[in-house]
Amino acid sequence: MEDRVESSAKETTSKEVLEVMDTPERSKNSQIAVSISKFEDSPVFTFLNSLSPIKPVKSTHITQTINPLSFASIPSVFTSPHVSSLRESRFLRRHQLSDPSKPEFSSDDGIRVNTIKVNSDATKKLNEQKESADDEVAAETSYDCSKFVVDFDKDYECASPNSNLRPGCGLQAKGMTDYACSSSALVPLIQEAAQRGEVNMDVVTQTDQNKESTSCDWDHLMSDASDLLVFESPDDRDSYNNSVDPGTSFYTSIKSDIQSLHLICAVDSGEQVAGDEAENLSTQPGEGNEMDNAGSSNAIAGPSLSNPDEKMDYEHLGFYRGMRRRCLVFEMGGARRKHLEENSGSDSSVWLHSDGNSPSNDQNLVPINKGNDSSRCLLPGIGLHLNALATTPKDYKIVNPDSSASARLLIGPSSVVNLHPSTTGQGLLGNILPVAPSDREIDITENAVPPVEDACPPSGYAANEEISQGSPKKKRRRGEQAGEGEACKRCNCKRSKCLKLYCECFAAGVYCVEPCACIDCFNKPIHEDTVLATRKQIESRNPLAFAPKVIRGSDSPLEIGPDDSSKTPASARHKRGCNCKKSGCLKKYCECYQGGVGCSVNCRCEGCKNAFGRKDGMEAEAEEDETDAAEKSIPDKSAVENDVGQNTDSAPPATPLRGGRQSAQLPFSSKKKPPRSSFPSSSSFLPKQGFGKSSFFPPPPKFDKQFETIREDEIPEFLQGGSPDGGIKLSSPNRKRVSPPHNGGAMSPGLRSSRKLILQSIPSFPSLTHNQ
DNA sequence: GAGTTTGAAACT
DNA sequence: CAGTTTCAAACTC
Repeated sequence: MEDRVESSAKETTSKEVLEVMDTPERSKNSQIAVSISKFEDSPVFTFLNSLSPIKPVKSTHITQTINPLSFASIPSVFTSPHVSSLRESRFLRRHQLSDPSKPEFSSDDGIRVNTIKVNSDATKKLNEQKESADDEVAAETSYDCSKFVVDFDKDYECASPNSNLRPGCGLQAKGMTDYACSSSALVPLIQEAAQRGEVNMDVVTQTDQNKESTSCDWDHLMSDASDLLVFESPDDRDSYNNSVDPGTSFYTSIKSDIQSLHLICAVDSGEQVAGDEAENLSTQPGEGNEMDNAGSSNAIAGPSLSNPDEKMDYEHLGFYRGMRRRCLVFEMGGARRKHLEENSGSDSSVWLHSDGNSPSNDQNLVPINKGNDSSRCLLPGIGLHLNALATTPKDYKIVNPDSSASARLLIGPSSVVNLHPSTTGQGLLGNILPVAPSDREIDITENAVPPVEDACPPSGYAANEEISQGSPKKKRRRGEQAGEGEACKRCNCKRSKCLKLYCECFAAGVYCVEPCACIDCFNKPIHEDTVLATRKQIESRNPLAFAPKVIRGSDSPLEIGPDDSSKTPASARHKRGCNCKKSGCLKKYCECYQGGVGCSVNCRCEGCKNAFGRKDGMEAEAEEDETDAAEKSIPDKSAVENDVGQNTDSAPPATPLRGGRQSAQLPFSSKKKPPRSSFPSSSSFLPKQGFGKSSFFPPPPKFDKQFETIREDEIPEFLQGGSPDGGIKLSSPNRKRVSPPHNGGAMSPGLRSSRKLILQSIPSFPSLTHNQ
């Protein structure tokens, strides 16, 4: 074994050397893997390890933490192809490290060689661990840690000015070379220092210890983070940093360590720290915050959340994140990093990455998490598609991960839903809650997560759809029969190719499934590119196009009995409002009604008789309804009223719930309703936090849209039309509908509050991923 | 199951 | 931005 290991190590080194010589790009790629191993192998590490008992463990924890960081950086700005390649290569390399086949390398530097050996061993171990079916955290952590370290070194010490590399990828790539350079020099210095008992070593050791200490907490946090890693978006990173204190501290500690090392190296190599740092800053906007220590590194403050635009990005990122996760889980192979990278900058282009085109990549990504794809699966992306979430019926069936590809994916601009409920289940949600929320994250995600899955039957595969596409009607019925309970979305599109919002599946962010009766459907994993492109287009026109149509004000709406549901709280409303003229908002033609919410000021409906609540003006007058009343199976108002009072806070929107069809439940007459004028009566918004439960949206009256309702809390800011900033307009493309700040004052406050909540919730994201 | 109605989405 | 067309769901028979 040892021999073998050595040989492999040698090979690695040789490779490394070669790469170094090679073009920068290449070298970066190839080097990454090596660097990782080196780091651990490095004398410094060894020394530290000897000093601290923690060795192995440390690496583990660290890894997770690190990952996010390393990955996170990739902002669109850096999306250069190189970077992407690097990333991918990075993972691959890891695997490669273990590969003995590599040509041996003889290095002049004895130390280095030794290091390499060690690394190779470590790497092997790591690989083995990874291989083990059970995802052992330790294994991963160790692995990650190595990476992490390497990255930092690169950044601080070795980063070449030229590199546009993202923090994560680029660093790694560079790291190899840099590390090589520095390592030799570094080692001696360290040793000397150690002998001297100099501060640097202490610092390092301390940092390690700190890492471990923090790691515990961090582990939990970071476990989820692994998911983030996948995304590698800077945003994620930030979110983590912000949200997770432990992580941050950990990160900081690491940095400090690195920095200390760096300093040492710098002495030797005389590298330009400042320059490197500058690069880092440019490349890694987010990290700046974290880095407190070394003056050089710190400087840059990551993008502040305060910036609305950034927020948007974050959210998007979150979505991506979710998507990614989803891809990883379900589509393992399917998820494409490329998309992420490509899209990273963009809002959410990714619909689903179903295809296995870049399986390697995906897998590569996966490694971080380790074998537990399942775990990932568990964590649905934060970013579930709101619609999807809302829509998802309670009954969700669990989809087999395997079938995932086929299974529908819920993806929204905002979020992705995890198809795999099986593992994840609600548990995830529960987990999530505890997690510290980061501002950015959206509550929605949490809620959404579990349900996210496509209600649709797992069995159905997109591929199969075609086959199944019998007569649309039949299918439709089928769906109906299936029950509202199942509430899977099934479309019946004939001319839109399921690439327009006309298509419920598409609108919900899910692929069409077997039950769909659509014709010439392009909303399938096979046409992922097309779907994504189309989606982007639509989003470009209307950023909220895929956002949930209905927002719920209160938390626990779900709980309310169907009968109770009578009124929808003011907070729960259709975002854009309806435009009904003939249906009186008493039929499903009306989106408000369908969604089980009352009409609001935003609505431009005529003769509104919405059982869930009339348009403001209408309400008062309304009493009406006699006819309506008769028609509606209105539940007792009294009950409703009570609810209403509560509503502001907890009361759930009266939406009819999920469990059954609303129709049955139609709520009371508008009379009772409180003034819904304010959509945002936001008071209702409240912070609620408990998601989980409700998170599962009960099946709407029908499956679909109804359920699209989401609590406002859940909704990401950007989605909220009311965004204070006006960033995104609620408004539909036609501004008419949207009433931005209706109540000027009232709204904004409400929104704000909701926003805050949202932000807090954000943190939960990670946890989601964590689950398992 | 066929046909009609409806209103959102898309287009101009 | 308003008006018109297209589309698919909802509904009716």
